[in-house]
Amino acid sequence: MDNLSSLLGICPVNLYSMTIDELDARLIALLTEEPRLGVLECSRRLGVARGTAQARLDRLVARGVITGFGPDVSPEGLGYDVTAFVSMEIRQVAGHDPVADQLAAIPEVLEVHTITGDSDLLCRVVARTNADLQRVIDRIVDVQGVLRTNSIIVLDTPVPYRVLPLVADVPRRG
Amino acid sequence: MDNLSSLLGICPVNLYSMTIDELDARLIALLTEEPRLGVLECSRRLGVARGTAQARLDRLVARGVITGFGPDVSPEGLGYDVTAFVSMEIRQVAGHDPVADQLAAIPEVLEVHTITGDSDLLCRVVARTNADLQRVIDRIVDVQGVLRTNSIIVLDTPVPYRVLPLVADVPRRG
DNA sequence: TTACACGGTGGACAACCTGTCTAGCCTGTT
DNA sequence: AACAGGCTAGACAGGTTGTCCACCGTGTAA
Repeated sequence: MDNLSSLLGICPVNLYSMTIDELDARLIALLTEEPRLGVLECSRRLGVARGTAQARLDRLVARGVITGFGPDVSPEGLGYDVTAFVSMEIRQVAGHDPVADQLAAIPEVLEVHTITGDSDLLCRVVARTNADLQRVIDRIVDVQGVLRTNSIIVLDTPVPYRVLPLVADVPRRG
Repeated sequence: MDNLSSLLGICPVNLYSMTIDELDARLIALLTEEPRLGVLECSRRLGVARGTAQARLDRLVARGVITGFGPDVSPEGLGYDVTAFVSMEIRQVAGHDPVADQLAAIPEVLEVHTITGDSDLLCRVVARTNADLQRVIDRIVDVQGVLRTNSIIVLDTPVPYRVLPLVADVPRRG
């Protein structure tokens, strides 16, 4: 395990061909469906020894496949029922980062990406109501370096964020 | 607690004014930063009784503020280094759902939204490489009812998805 | 005012899980 | 043939969980 760690330290990106096998996939799927499960229970359900389940889990975390086990907080659960994607053009001279930093200071801005295409930045924002969204967008427009914004409101989300199909798909290639 | 559950069953959306207090926020923040913490350790760090921490946590889950504790799987960790947003127009007669269902069958499609604006659907997709992205987009275009697509590639993500600022912001209003 | 529900505290219990270590076995590689 | 890496199986102490309990303060409603 020390070898693994040091190797990963030297070459943080790959080295292990970035694939997972079927057992890894089953482990992730199991934990995704029943997150409260302990390692021991996982090992029982997967039909392997506890040490194996533990080692697999540790390895997935070490490799960056699993980045954490944080609680999934739902904006809707907090009363933020409106989601929107806001794309924007920015003053190029200043670069992206100063703008991103200011956007990061707005709680309702959940993520910011720099993108290809007509716009420079795309961010996901939430708000309590459509009227509240106006307030959030105003804050974004006030950010130094933001020239123009374009908002797209999310009406419905037929497919909520998920990664499981990706996980289930990988072993067939590994 | 039975009362709470039944009331929530009847009125799943609100009733509790959808706000959290400072203790809830600190609990979520603590668990977000150190997910491996148990309830007992949380209670110690928050300076409250274990029963309190446990009750708060249960309530947050029951209210839908916390939707789960699933492992956070990183597409990058799986070798999917390219992220893109694909917006598309669809044949309106058929409605959104049949298209969304087919999109949901594509593992690389991580989420699908119906949106306002020129396009009808917006989805987030990942791929192993830009060339691989072409393959994924081809699959999307092949979906029955999809008329036109427009892809935006994510170059960088200065602000990765986060909800914590939202959580920290709420108590000031509750 | 008197009840009562609700949320918090502090303590207690058995059952369980975790971290850690051991030893042995198998397989692919050098 | 030797060796590293991964899996199994068993064992141990220590900590944690789930679940009780009694008690107390506060706000609401009769």
